[in-house]
Amino acid sequence: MEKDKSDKKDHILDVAEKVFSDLGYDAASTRTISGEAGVNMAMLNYYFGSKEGLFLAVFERKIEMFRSMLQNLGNDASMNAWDKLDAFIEAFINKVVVNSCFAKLINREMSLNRRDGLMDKIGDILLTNVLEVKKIIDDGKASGQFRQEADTEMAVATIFGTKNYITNTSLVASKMLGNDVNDAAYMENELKPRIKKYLKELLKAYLLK
Amino acid sequence: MEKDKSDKKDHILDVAEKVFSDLGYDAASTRTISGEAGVNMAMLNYYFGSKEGLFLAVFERKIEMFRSMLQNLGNDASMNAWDKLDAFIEAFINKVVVNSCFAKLINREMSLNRRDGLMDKIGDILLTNVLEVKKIIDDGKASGQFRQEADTEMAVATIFGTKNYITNTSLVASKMLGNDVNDAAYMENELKPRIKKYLKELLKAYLLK
DNA sequence: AAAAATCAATCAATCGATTAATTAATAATA
DNA sequence: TATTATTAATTAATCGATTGATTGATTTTT
Repeated sequence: MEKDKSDKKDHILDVAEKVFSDLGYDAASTRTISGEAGVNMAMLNYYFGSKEGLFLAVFERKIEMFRSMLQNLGNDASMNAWDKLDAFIEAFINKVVVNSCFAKLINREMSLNRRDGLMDKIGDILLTNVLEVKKIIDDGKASGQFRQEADTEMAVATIFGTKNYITNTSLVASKMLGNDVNDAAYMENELKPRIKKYLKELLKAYLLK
Repeated sequence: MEKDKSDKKDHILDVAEKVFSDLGYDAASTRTISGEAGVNMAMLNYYFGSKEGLFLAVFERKIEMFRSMLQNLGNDASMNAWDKLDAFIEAFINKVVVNSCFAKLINREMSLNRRDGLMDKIGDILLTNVLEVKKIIDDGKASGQFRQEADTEMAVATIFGTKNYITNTSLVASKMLGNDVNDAAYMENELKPRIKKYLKELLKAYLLK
């Protein structure tokens, strides 16, 4: 039945996404993935051809979710530059931190120097978000709200980099913060508001005149 | 002869560092490392006990210089908090950006959720560096030079995270900056001074009263 | 001669992938 | 509708290759 087949493939992709994210591509064995998914190992090859095919399928299923993160804040004329940046930080931390598992996977594979077509595709999608923030800051400088001397690209790197550091180096970050950043309740109730508040204060101090 | 033995071990560590950085921990086989180093495979276990021991030896050799620099900063009573932070940023960007290849490897492995003893050990070493910076900022708040409301841990995450973002997501960062961050000349002559200048201005605006 | 270093050979374990046999689901036919 | 033919899905078993590690013999150094 087509419905059940799709459900099963989706379930495999769910499990594969988690195992790949936790262990990395090489350490994530097909036996582990099939075992946790409760299916026979041969089903992975039956559905996806190979381990690499499974990996690509996980990626491509997620691409749409990344695309949906775009805000179109840049075209909103009713907000000034700082309000747009404030809104982006709010949405960015809200959306991306909950799926930090997959975000880690993306960042890890992106840090490898294998120039697949897939990596280029993902790079372009990530770049779209980056350029949107860059545009907001550049517009703020053009309108006179932000300091002319402010370094736009570096500020963008700080927004994405600070979040990545907390979610990607969870072992170190957890010890530094005295709490487990992988703990959902702590992340939701304490860390997320704290990151937002900090990033806004930081950029306000640096960007605003 | 002790001298030759040290040279040979150092040579193995040199090769291992390169192979680990290029392929990642899992994909870097002991046969590849020993082959490129021109030594028998058994020598790796003879010298370093295991593959994990070899990786740890590579890491500890790499971080030794970095650690001593930080400890010296913390115990220097002749500098105030901001001067220490300034000196740290200077040294941090200078030393770590040139070897971004290995830094990428560490970051990649740290982002995995596999809790072997290896990652715990590396996490502890990295934490030592993180806590040194944290101490500098906390001391600055205690002495009244920095704002009491400043978020110490987030500021630490920004320092490490901003640099990591530029070096680790080189594909996206290069497109955003309009230059190849892997190009040594651009990195040395333009990007490194720019990152230093930016981080100092950013933290000055956020931390200082 | 004693100790340390190095080697080829091999170990058991695990990897991704494939096979052949079996079951379940669908289509065709009478 | 009942039975059969066909296809799809699933399984256990196993393939060859590769992994990290170890052995015992051999060479080199002390």
